[in-house]
Amino acid sequence: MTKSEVDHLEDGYRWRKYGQKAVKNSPFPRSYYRCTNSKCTVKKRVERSSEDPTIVITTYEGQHCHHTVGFPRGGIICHQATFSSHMTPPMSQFIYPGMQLPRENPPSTVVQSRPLPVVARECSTVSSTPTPQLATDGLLGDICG
DNA sequence: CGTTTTTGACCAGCGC
DNA sequence: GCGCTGGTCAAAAACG
Repeated sequence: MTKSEVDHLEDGYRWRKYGQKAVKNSPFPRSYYRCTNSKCTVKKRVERSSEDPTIVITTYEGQHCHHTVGFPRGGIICHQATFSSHMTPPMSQFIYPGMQLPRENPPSTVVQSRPLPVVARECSTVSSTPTPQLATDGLLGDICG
């Protein structure tokens, strides 16, 4: 879950919108994105919260078979397919540190020259990989550590 | 000209 | 079987 006023969040990957539908749960339309990478068929569902219009619920489906697309930090993001399984109501706790929301700020200062690596801190238990900690320790150790 | 966004239509699963 | 909802495809438009 991320807090932002824009649907197109810069998480280090290149996404291409392929659909948009209006859901009942939220008065806002839900957007469907897909990774533009060669064979990487990771999908992303961007839905806006019904309570806080400034919060967008980004649900990742699948895992990237590649790293970020030339990210300044060159970090890897650990996405879980079951990310929303343990989603809790108090969403404010999931706001990434440093990611401030330009609510009333003028558009001129909204430029986020510091994309701040949106590294998921849930890089611990992946039902697919036996020992994700060890397998990605080399990479995660640089950003998570 | 190529890539991406926008938008309507189609299809599948579920409940009645 | 029909209607509703959710997910995806495809054509056209916009932009560099």
